[in-house]
Amino acid sequence: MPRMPRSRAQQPLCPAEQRRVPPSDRRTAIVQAAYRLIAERGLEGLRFAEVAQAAGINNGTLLYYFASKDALIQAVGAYLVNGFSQSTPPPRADGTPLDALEELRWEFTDARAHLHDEVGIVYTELLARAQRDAAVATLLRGIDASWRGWLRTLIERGRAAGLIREDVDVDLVATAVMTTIRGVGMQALVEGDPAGVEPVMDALGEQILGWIRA
Amino acid sequence: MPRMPRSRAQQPLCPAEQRRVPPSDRRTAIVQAAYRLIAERGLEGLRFAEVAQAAGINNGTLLYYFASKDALIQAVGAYLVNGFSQSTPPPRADGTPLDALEELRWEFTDARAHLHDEVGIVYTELLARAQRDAAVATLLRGIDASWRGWLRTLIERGRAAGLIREDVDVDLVATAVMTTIRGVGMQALVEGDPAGVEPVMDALGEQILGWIRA
Amino acid sequence: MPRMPRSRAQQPLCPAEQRRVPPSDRRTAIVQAAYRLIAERGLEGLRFAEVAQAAGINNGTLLYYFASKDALIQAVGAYLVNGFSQSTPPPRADGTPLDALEELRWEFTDARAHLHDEVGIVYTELLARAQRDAAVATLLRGIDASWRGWLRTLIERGRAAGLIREDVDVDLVATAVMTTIRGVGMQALVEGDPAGVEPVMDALGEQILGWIRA
Amino acid sequence: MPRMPRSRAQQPLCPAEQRRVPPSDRRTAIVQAAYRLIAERGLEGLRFAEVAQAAGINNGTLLYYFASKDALIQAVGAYLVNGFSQSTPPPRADGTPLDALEELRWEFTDARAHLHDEVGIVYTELLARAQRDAAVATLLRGIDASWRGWLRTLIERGRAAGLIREDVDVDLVATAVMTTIRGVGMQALVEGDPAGVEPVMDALGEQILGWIRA
DNA sequence: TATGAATGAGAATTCATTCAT
DNA sequence: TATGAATGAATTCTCATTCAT
Repeated sequence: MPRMPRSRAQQPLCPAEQRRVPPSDRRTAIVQAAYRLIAERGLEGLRFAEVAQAAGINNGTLLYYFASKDALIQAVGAYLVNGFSQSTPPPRADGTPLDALEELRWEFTDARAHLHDEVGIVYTELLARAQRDAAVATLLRGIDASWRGWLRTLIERGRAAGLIREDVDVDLVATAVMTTIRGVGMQALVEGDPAGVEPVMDALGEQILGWIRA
Repeated sequence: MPRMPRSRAQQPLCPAEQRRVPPSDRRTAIVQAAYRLIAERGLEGLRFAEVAQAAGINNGTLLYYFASKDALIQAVGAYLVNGFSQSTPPPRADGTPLDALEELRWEFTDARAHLHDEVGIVYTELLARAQRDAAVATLLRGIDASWRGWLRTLIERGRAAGLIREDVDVDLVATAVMTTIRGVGMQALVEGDPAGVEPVMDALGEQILGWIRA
Repeated sequence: MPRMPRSRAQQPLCPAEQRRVPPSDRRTAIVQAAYRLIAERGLEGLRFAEVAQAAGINNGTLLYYFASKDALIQAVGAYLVNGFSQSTPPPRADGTPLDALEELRWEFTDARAHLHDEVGIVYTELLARAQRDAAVATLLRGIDASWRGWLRTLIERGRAAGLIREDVDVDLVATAVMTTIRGVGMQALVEGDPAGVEPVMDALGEQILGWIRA
Repeated sequence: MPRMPRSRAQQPLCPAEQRRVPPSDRRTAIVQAAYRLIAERGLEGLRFAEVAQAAGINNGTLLYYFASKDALIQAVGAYLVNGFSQSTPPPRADGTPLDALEELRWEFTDARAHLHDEVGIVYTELLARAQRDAAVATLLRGIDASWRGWLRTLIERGRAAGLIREDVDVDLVATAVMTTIRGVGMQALVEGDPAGVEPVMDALGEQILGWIRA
């Protein structure tokens, strides 16, 4: 389960301020409200009226921004996509940038940190829906593709730098990384205990690093 | 995503036969119909009337067997649990039983075979629901616990036989196996292409075996 | 609100005994169960299945005894009628029978005692239904007529004995007595406190006696 | 059975006008429609769809105004309460106001007039329901309390004016009046003939006046 | 842009009743 | 006489969506 959106303002808007909010932020506020409600009640339990209320707006106004429930859900999907854009790892203590292997390790570290937030839940909801909603499926595949692209870049960089073995199948390894991270996220949801699976994330991360290290 | 229920008779019952159907089979037939419909339309799209129709019975009769939609869903969960009971691996060509490592490898092989059926979808639906339905969560944790128990047995047997290193953390490895298999299953759902991820299942399986081998 | 049925055995029948119960008693048991349930949940909340369960029998068996819900309700009405048959007042201490005025006073005393049981509730339920169910209306008018007949007898006896004024309108007085007793019963239901209205029963009873006394 | 609501516009709204109807009137129209239907079919026979139709609105719109059937019924209860607010007696021919005894007599006269309308039926329905619906019970007790309050005022005024005996128990008499009026109303429902019981109302009213007159 | 009243198709659920045994 | 599985019409309630303002 990959990285998550950094959730910003989560308060329902005070009516007084509403008029000032520029339309794009209003949209964002709605999507965030929907995101939270999906995490709480699931896609099945998502109610248009509740989203409106949580966003501090009116039933009809919500429809003004999102023409249908599906449109709203897809916007939440897109919001999730944005949230998955690479958060850059912090540099080393001495200020020099991380090498490819270190960045790869950071992928796991970062993912481990996100075991504790709601992304996993929302992602699972969307994944379930993607099985029968092509638009959502496309969104999730977009996340998948760009994540894989990023991992390939890393691996190839490491190979060029002689840190990673020449004979590894780049695509296979990239998928293995994603698969592993997702599996741990899923396991956290099953067990209902993110902290419990953190060691598994570490151990499997190291396994993969050991596998590809030159 | 683990092993799946062997689905039996799937035909709607011919009205003529209905009276003869013993109650327990009637229940099973309903649950199977629901299982298929969940795979097809998701939990959200599951309609009581459709389940009834698919089971060849009446709307009210369905309610006679399952007092509510929730009760039906939980029954489907329980049915899934049954389906996950260990399918025993085939013996070696020469008739001698598999050793622990071979059985562990068979776990991955078996899981790979199940990438192509609907369990993953249904499991994901139930996992999503488990986040807010304690009964379903309990069911899934039951699957988890018994699968983990089985894996621990295997690992300990391998250790006793000197096939597996003494210093591995049994629980950690067991969880790693589950996590990996689940991750691959999830990846298959994301990509919508089970065949594409089979090599990942193999590669990660071998990684884990290499990790613990004495 | 007039006199009430002396409720007999109220236990659901133990299955072991069921076979022995003669049909008429079985019917009575069902009616009593229904009576209690009406007092508890009202006619609107009366469920066929619950009556069956309370009577210790099966859904279908109930239908065997009472062909429909309406039939059952009418049976309860008839049971109420029976319950309203005159309970004879106790004789005086010296063994001599009561005179007409004393018996009339006893009507009020007896009614006051019944403020505390469920008759009022059940009667009100049936009265409400009688507005649109001719069969029930007929039953209640039957109660009414026989009660009025009894009161007329009393009054005329009193008149013959010189205890009651010659110029009273027998029918008017009889109706006044019934009306007063019913009004107090209704008031008890409104206030939800039978004890609170007992003095009103006494006071109004004495008023009426004073009115007709020779 | 006390005074009744003066029923206003009873026509289903013509669709053309609908938009113009101010919300509060729309609510009133719905409640009145429900009131009429309760009188006609009873609480048990009250159908949401029929109320909507009678009010000239849509099934869903009804739910928009009243979140549930219970809420609607309680609104009808409240409407009944309003209807019971004192209708002021007409002054004497010479224009001087009535004295307390005359007003008390007017209570009975007024009640007698209302024997012919539907209040009794609706009130009985609500009374039956009040036995298991606390909200309705509270409503009815509210009617009771304010009616009793009004009667006490009358009686005390009469006492102060020397028209009523000093030694009467104000509360007892007030309750006796209510009880008597209710009893006659109930008797009218039992007999299905309001005109038949009018003399009883008169006779009992005079009895009570004679009882308390100074 | 924003509102909120109004809509209506559709859902789960209830429950009296039927019927084969 | 008794059972209980099966029925299906009826009913309440949900909720996305429309629309006049």
